[in-house]
Amino acid sequence: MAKFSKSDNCKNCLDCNMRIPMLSTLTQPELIELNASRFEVKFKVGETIFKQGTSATHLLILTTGLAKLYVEGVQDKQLIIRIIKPWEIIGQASLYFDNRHHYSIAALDNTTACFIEIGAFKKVIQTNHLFAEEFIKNCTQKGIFSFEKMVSLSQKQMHGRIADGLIYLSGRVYEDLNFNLHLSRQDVADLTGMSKDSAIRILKEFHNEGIIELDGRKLKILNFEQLERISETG
Amino acid sequence: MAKFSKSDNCKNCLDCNMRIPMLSTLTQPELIELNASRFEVKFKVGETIFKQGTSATHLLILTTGLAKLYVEGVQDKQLIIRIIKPWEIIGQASLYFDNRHHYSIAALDNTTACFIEIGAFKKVIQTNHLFAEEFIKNCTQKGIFSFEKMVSLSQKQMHGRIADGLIYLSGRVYEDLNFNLHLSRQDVADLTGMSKDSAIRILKEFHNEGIIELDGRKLKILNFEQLERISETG
DNA sequence: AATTCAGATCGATATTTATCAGTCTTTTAC
DNA sequence: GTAAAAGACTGATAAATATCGATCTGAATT
Repeated sequence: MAKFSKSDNCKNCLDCNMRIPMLSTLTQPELIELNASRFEVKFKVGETIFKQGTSATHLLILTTGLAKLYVEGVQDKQLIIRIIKPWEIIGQASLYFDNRHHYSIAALDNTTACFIEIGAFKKVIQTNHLFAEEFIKNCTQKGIFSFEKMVSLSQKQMHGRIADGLIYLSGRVYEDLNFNLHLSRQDVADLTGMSKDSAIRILKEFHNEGIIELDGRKLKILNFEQLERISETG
Repeated sequence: MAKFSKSDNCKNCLDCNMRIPMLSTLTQPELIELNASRFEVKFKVGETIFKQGTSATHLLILTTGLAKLYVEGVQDKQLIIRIIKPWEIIGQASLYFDNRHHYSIAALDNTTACFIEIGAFKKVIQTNHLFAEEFIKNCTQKGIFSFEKMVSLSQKQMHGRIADGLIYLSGRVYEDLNFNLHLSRQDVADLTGMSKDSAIRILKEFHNEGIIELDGRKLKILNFEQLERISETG
């Protein structure tokens, strides 16, 4: 199975070095130290990788699969902040704060996750300023992404929000106009801040208008420009 | 005038040291270097301190007054992310990204702002890891705040959002249950993601129900617990 | 004191969105 | 191979929210 062998490739942090931009600033000894604290766990579709409110002891890097990062809102509703792909470093939010997870991560696929002990990570931040700067860059980019998301969620109507969601999935997650969605309809709703029924309705509308082609979870964006127009006009 | 003399106190960064937790990690030479690049500008109520989209060359610290930090959304609507008080460091978002401002800041009061050159700031991040860590802490806390805000904006109804806004203003901005609001009704709407008319309506309801006392911009929270209840139930 | 103007306010109405109650599919379980 | 369960879908209705038009207020100006 392809995914398994891919995971096999990542036996230690010295390999990851090549794949994760942030780690490329690290020296050999630093990588060895990070590696000493790491371990890998496999998760099946739907399993919770970590849960909001529990104590944060490790950072997380997916090596295979996809996951959703979400916060638990009012009345058991989930708000999906973003989709996690392999080689992103996850869990920074709690690093210097209260050592609690402020969001949950759940596998959308069979995934392999590599855990790195927080202390080891902090140590490298202290000793390697290039790494610290990369880390800061990463945080600030997420901040800007948050602003865009807030505008989308609070100022756009459902069509605009679904358009934003589709643009995000195709541009940032799958990097293709044609992909096999890992999200359920409920997940799409949780990503765009609306009810499941509404999400289904808008997706169907887009399908009927020829903007997308949607069959189950097979999704093809036929008219990206129009999606962008819909996103802009709200 | 009290505000003027307060500003007078901040003739250089060696004083600020005492007031801004993040700067307390800096050594004397580092403070002197930061100070060399700094300058101060006064703004009147309503003036834009910096504008989304322009190039970011300086960080900003208010020494007197209040300001709103907002992003420009669809159809000229503003989304107020937070209210800026003296001694917070503002503008990190652009530090390591594209050197553009991703939000605007406008004075809600007559304010004095101190500008620090970005290069000088980056240099201290590189040389002082305690400072870098404080900086990261600051960024991650803002990230967590963003999550809460997204949940409020996307999952709560108007009553819950207004409650959140009032809790925020009283707890984080004015640190009092009784204060003189600097925000217009439109600003309150922009903070809570609704139309001005709706914001007015809910505020009036809260007033009629004895949860708050509102007369023009004089605002007193009479029943904080109930606001919290309303916030939780959405 | 009269005029102007911006903000605040409010009721009526229109629009957007959620909810509900079914039906229909597809997958899973035995 | 059939039953059960989960997810997807749909139309009708209800609830939440925005919009519009009009009035009202108080401060600033003449």
